[in-house]
Amino acid sequence: MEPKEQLTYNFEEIETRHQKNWEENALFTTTEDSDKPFYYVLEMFPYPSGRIHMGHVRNYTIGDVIARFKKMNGFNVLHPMGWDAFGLPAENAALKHKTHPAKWTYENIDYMKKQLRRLGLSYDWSREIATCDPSYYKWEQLFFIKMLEKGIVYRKKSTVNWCESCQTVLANEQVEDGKCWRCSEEVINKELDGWFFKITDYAEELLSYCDKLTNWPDKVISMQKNWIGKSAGAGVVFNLVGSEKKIEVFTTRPDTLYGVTFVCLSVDHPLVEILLKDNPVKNEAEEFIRNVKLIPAEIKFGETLEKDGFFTGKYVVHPLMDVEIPIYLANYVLIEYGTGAVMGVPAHDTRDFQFAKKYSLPIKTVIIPEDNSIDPDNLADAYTENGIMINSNGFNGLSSIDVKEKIINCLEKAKLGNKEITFRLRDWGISRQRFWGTPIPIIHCPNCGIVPVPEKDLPVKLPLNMEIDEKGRSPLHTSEEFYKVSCPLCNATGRRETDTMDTFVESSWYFARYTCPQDENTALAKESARKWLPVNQYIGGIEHAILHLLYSRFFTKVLRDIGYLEIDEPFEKLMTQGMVLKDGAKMSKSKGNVVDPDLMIKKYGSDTIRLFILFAAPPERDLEWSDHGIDGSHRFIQRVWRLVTGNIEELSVNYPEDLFKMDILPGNLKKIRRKTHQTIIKVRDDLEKFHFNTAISALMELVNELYGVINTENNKVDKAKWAVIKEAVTNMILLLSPFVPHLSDEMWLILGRTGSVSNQAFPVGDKEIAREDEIIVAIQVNGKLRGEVNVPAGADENEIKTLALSDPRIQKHIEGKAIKKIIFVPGRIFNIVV
RNA sequence: GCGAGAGUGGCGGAAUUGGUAGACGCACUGGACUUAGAAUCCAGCGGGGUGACCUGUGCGAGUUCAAAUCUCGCCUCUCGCACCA
Repeated sequence: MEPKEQLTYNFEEIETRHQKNWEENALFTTTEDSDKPFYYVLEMFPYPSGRIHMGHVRNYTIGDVIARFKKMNGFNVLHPMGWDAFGLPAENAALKHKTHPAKWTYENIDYMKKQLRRLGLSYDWSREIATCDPSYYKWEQLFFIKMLEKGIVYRKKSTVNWCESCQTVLANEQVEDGKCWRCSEEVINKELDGWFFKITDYAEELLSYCDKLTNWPDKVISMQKNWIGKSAGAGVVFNLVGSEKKIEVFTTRPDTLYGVTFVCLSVDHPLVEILLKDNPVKNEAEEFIRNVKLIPAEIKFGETLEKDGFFTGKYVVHPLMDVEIPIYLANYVLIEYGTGAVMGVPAHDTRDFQFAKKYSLPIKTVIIPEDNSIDPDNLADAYTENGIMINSNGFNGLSSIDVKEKIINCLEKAKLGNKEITFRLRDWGISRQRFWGTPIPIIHCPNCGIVPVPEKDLPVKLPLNMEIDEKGRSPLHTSEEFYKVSCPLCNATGRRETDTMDTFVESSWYFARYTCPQDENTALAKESARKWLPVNQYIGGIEHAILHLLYSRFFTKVLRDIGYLEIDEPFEKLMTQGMVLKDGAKMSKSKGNVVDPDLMIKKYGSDTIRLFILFAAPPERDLEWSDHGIDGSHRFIQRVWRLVTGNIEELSVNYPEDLFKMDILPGNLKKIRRKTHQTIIKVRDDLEKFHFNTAISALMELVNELYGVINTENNKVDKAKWAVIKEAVTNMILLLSPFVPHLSDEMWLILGRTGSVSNQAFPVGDKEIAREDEIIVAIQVNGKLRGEVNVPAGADENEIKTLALSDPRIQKHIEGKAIKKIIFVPGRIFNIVV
């Protein structure tokens, strides 16, 4: 390009000026009185941890592109932002800095909000919410009470991590190698009363609706389905020898019933105490139980737990055979799942096989594969497939699949079992012995028992005048000022519930509150909810694929059933974005590979970061941060900037349309127009599919072609040429605007237009202009590329055949061989098989 | 361990879903411009071979005229696992 006096690209000045302009004109403030179709796009709100990290930048940039794209397509777009403000880190920080969690949290919110604004994200800030605000959690407390009335909330015991020396409950995160993270004392399990949400009541619906979530990624759906874990099988009763008592087990493999050689109980099973009464092995058994109970939750449910067992000396009777079967205690049987007891079939279950080998228990094969490929008397490993029954009384020779039903029938006749469906999903324990969370609105009265706080007394506010103690314990448990209250029913002195709710509760309904964030009369205004919900597009990290999304789905159904919402599912479409990595690993302080968005904004500006993060990888994949890569994005932006500012004179002229009609243009300009419209079509299409990286590379190609024509055609007064370039540049600015909104708005002004590009319509390409009139068809011989021919777009097989057979390269490869077959894929491949 | 993904040049990635592998960008190399550097512009760039060609999408088989894409069997990495959010 010719050297010419140009405006410098001062991104800091340009970006802050346009941000100010958008805000002053309330460009992204959304109201409900609009004739346009409604569209709700939401990104998962952040925890106010202190500063924005690159994962946030990525998440919010993706959402912003969609919000801006939809707005330009004529939608009334709701695009809100808020703060998931309760949680453990605030308590830790408060402890460290001797301050109140609220102070720390709100300071973080202030700072992070500035950072988000500086990124030029098109949020409607008038709808901002923070979940730690009483005006938010008040409604959550009300939901809790309504759920209690409905029987969706109940109380039961559960096991927590407990540190004896700190006298406090620990989160899994606070347990390091089975030890307390503060004092390194061994962590033990402790039983505690707590509140539970009956998510299992919704298991069937949560599962069946998975199939209606057709715009969710398959991987998330299958993770959710597996998490809910429906399995059909049988409940089987084993009567205790010499006792009225019985052990009930659940099995998905009733067909293996004749292969049972032992039964295992969880150490928490209620029968254990009875079995051990006056038992000679009582002491050893109790030692075993103590050891199992010491296994911290993180190891018990995960990692490689070494299978361990203990023989009780007691037996049960097989329900369909006259055989006595030994009862073991086992560390791998969980009281939380099924009945807390399992039947051991070593021949057909891998875990049972290991267990039987370890304790020299018999291994009885009852199913063999049809091809007889295993030796039933000497198994090398458990055979877990279906097959043909053996050693099973009247069922021998039948298929194991058919036998399931038949054995259940036998059990039903004998009144020793029945068909059963179980779920892996457990009820959601929401009690936390923490300070910085939503107080549970309950009063424990010595006379009346459990009494909900009356609605008029809500919210139960979290006191701002107390501090977390040096062991990290919640002051609510010890503060009379907080817990000493009189019972609303009988006026007796009661004790306020001092536990708070799991922070997942707040994030399970925030998306709905954005539709009426300031409403003081109700949690959710019906009319607003009806207009906006469900969220049309939800975007967030894949790490939330199960818990947050499942809880939100559950909560939506609960809110429907207690009369607040009219929808069944919260999120119509879901996009899960990958992580931002540096040097192949997740960014973390401990690894020292953190890239600070603030520094990047200072060095390159927001548009460059946005562009790079969208260009460097498709959104659902992990993104490798590259300091060189971001230079490339910055270079592209400047290249675009020079393209406009360096040719401002020519681009400011208004060219009449008949100057650049396709049929009068020379080939090179025709090519530019064609490319322009192909790019419009491609970018629009890619945006619909979230293929931001390829949309951007298409725009790069267009810019490269424009430079090509400007550099090679030196005739500065060629009006047709500049008319074509102006069409391309104008569309380019519009197409770029969702990605780099500040740059686009600035170039729009430079070209003499007014207002923000975000108020313009997104371009629609002309298919006629975009159509290629000549195409290249690859010629293959036996599937190998041997040449190519240039043909008019509509060329038929015969034309291509003539050209192909006359090509000397092709002739060389088919010479002296008979043509067996010709495969022709129009517009692509012409394959000669010889 | 269980569940779910991913694997393509030196690097990030593309490939119309079975049809010319490597678009676009980074890095690198050469050239132009410049007193010099920066910036910019132009060209080259999977590996082997002077060449025609051969070879190549984690590994090993298979289906097909044709496989990065489909099937089977492995390997490696990442995420989630219920009190981190």
